[in-house]
Amino acid sequence: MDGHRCCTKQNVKRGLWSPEEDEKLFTYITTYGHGKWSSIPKFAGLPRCGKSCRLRWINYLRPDLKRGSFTSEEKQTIIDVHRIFGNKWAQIAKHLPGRTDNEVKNFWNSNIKKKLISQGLDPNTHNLIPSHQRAYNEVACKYNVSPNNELSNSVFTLNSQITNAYTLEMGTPIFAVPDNQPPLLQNLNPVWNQSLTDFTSFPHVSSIESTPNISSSSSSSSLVNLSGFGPLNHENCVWGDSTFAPFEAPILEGERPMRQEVLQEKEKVSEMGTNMVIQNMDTSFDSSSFDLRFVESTFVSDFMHRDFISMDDFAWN
DNA sequence: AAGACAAACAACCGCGAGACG
DNA sequence: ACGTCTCGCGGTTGTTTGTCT
Repeated sequence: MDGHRCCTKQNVKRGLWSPEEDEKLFTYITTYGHGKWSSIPKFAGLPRCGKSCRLRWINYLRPDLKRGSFTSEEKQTIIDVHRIFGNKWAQIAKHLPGRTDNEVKNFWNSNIKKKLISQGLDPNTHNLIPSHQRAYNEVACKYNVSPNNELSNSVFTLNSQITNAYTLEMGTPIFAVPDNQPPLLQNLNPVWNQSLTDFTSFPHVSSIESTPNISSSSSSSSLVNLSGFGPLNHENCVWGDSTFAPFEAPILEGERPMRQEVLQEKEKVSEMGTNMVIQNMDTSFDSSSFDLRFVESTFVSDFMHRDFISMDDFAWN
């Protein structure tokens, strides 16, 4: 590899940069531009390899860099974009003017990642990690969140139940969290509240049989985790029937402008290929039992988007 | 004050993609 | 078509700084 060839030269210095080296590099690049990085050490009189010069410039010397700690808005942006792109630090950094991919990556690893983990969220998938899912499900079970105890393995079942119940009640919350709810459930309230709000936008519930895009293997026995709550099963206090709703989100009158933004973001993701989205999904469930088109078109919906945001808000706050 | 430990930051390494001859 | 060069990216490691005991 090239970068290593130049770095293996005897006279190439490594390690931290001195102020003198910084000044040389800064002066040269601001005067002549960087051109070919490999030729910069020679012309700037630096005992470094071009690769090292490039890195130093990009990560430290660039005049447009913003120094200092990340703002809460930047933190939220990182989380939101990371949810879409995963560990694509360069992509994430593009959404943060003045920040480098290296900076974002370091901040993620030293700060955000730990925070998500401490909140019980998988930093890769932004979903609840299994041990916390179990804890959550036990709490939900204890407080009788379910209207019935029929077997269900899909979180969409949960959604459809909520949707039906919500429709029937015409706006009345489908369940009231008791005043003496434990901290865990209290913490989750924002998520549920957001989700419940979203469900009202999708009153139509269809069964799995009417969904040709779903592969045959994605039956009721498939474990689906899309809301961040993870797979629900009998053992973990499950409820509902075996149907779920692949929402065909209707465009409602007077809908929030955000939908347009989400669609644009969705298009962006599609343009980059569905791979990244699928890749993220893969970590939370077995993609082999899914129609990938369905995954893209349905899972990355407005409803899901906002649901995920809520989950991250929960994690962050 | 000094050592241990953790967190934050800086830099390096290996790889892949694209440009070019 | 192929090989080489260059650049950019993500993962990892090393170093510095801060905090605690």
